[in-house]
Amino acid sequence: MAARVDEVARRVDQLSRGLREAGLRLTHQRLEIVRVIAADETHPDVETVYRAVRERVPTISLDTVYRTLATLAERGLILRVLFTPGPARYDANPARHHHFVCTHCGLIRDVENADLDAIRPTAEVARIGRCDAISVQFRGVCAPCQSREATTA
Amino acid sequence: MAARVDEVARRVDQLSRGLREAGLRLTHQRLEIVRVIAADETHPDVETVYRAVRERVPTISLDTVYRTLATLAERGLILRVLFTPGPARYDANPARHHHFVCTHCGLIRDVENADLDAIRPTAEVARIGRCDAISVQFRGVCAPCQSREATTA
DNA sequence: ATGGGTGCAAATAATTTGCATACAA
DNA sequence: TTGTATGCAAATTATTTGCACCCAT
Repeated sequence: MAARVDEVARRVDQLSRGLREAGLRLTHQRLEIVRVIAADETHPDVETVYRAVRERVPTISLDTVYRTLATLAERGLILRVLFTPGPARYDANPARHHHFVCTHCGLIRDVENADLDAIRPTAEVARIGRCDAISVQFRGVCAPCQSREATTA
Repeated sequence: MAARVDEVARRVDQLSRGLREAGLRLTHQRLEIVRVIAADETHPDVETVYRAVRERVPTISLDTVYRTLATLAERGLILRVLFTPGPARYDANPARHHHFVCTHCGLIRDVENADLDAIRPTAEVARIGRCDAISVQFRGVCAPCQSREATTA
């Protein structure tokens, strides 16, 4: 468990530093938002982050959360993912990785795999333009949803 | 060019048949929407399809386009893609394929590649759940946008 | 003929923006 | 102190829904 705690601390650090280095202010609100997003592995949407942050900063407004997450995403400090209909969700995992998306419940899980990381732009892609990031998306139904389906059906 | 025309005709056919086989009606409006989406390779959004269809069916309403595209996507006849912020876009290419997304102009181009098609769910993915589709996303800047950048800068 | 599909309008969801105030640097 | 960030509210964008009428099967 300590590893996870350390990892979260490292992310908080990295995001805070990223803001500072961009000449932006590390406000009370931003620090708490960073803490939430760094600790949440479920790829939360803005509303979810908002609710979590409000427990520590009850007066924070929803649009501050919108703006802060947008700011972090613009600097490439976090990733805005649009895998499912509905609100955009954010990923604070800075390492190169891929995703599993459950089309039933909306679960998004990071997938780490060296072979996938080794994928290079194809000749066709090189012709289209410059490639800055490559990621693989696995769509399907997560195990819990499969059990639920079986029971209902 | 004939090949392209044939391909579009085949897609129109396939989508029309798909609707029929699902027990749905092939209305005048639906047929025209299908014709537009089958011929458009730019992954258009609802608004774009609406404008194109209106040239042939001036009285069509925007929400009929919303509903028809949603219906086609539900049956898996077309693909709803959410790569960029803003409106959802649709892909009528039924073959397994991947995407290049330009982060500047929003261009989405299909990428075909047998090696990428050969990717299998990793052990980690198999543990998470059942995988129905795998696709690779290349993000970057398309050649035209690169030139534009160079000129402006 | 009849039930699904359409058009219209209103509702909802997601996100962005303008502006006065507050606070980090 | 000096602007940048915040909170509030209103505006915008994207999408969905309710309902009466129409038409493909």
